[in-house]
Amino acid sequence: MNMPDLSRTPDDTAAVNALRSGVMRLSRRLKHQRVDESLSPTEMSVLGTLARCGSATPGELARKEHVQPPSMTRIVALLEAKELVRLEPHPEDRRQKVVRQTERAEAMLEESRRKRNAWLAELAGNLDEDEWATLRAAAPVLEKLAHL
Amino acid sequence: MNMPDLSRTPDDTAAVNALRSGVMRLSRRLKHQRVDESLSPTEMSVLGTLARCGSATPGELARKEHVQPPSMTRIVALLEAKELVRLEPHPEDRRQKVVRQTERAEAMLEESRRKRNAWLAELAGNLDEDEWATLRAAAPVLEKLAHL
DNA sequence: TATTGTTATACTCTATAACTATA
DNA sequence: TATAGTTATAGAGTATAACAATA
Repeated sequence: MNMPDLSRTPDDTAAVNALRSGVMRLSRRLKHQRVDESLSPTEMSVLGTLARCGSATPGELARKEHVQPPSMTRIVALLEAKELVRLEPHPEDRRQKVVRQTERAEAMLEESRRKRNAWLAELAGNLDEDEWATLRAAAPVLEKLAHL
Repeated sequence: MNMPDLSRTPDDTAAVNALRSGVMRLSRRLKHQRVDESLSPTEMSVLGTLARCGSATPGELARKEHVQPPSMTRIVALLEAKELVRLEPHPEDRRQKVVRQTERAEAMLEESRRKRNAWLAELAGNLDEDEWATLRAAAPVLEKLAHL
C-alpha cells in the first residue's frame, strides 16, 4: 500500500515544526534581500529554472513554480518588459509559447549570484562548519521536497 | 576582523541557489497546505513562538518574525479575535503589552501539529532515510539562520 | 526626545472566474 | 470537447508614513 511512515522517530514532530517555521521566516527575509529590487523572488526563480532548462512554456513554468497559470502570465510579461526573457511561437502547437532567457538575463543572474552569495555567506558566517555543511547537504533535498 | 568566508568551497554558489529556490518554493506550498484555513503562516508561527516563549510583547514578536510592527499589530488583533491569544498590560511599561497564548491555542496547536506532521510525512515518504535525516538535521539550522 | 504601538493607506503577489484561440 | 494562455477582478499579507501615549 506504500503507507507513509508517520512515526519514523519520536522527534519528527519537532523537526517538522522547525522546518516549517524556519522555511517561512527565511523566505520572508529572502524576499527583502533581493539583489535586484525590481525582481520578485518568483521572477528570480523562473529565471533560474530557465537557466537550467533552456526554455519552457508558460504552463510548464507555472507547474514548476507551483503557481497558477494566470500568475505565470503576469510574471512572464514582467520579465519580458525587462527584456530578461523572449517569447517565441511554439513549433508544434500554436496555442503554446516558448519562453527563453535573454543574454541580458544570463549576465544579471551571474551578477545576482555573486551578491546573494555574499549576503548568505555573511549570514552563514555565524554558523559553524558543521551547521553550514548540514545546510549545504539539505539544499538539494529541500528542492526535491518542493517539487514533490 | 571576523570576515565572512566567501569561498568556503567551490560549490557554495550552487548550494546557495538551491537553498534559496528550495526555501521559496516550499514556502509557497506550505502556505496552501495550512491546516486551519483561517490561520495564515505567520499567525501560526507567532503561536509557535508564544508556545516556546510563554509570552512576548508585540515588538518582540515583530522582531522575531521579521515583520514590521504595524503588521504584528494586525496579526495579534486577528489572533485575539479568534481567542487564540490574550493581551495583558505590561507590568513595568504602560506603553507595552504582553501577548500570551490561550488554552484554546494550545489545543489547536496540538491538533494542527498532528495534521501537518501527516502532510509532511506523506511528502517525506518520497524521500529515502538519508534524505530525511539530512532534512531533520537541517531544520534547527534553518531556524537559526532565519533568526540571525 | 526616544520608544512602543496604532491607524490609515497603498502596494505586491497570488488566486479564481470567465473568455479566446487552437487542438 | 479539451487544453493553453489571457483578461478582469478580488483578496491576503505586508510595508511605509503619520500619529498617540508613555518613558
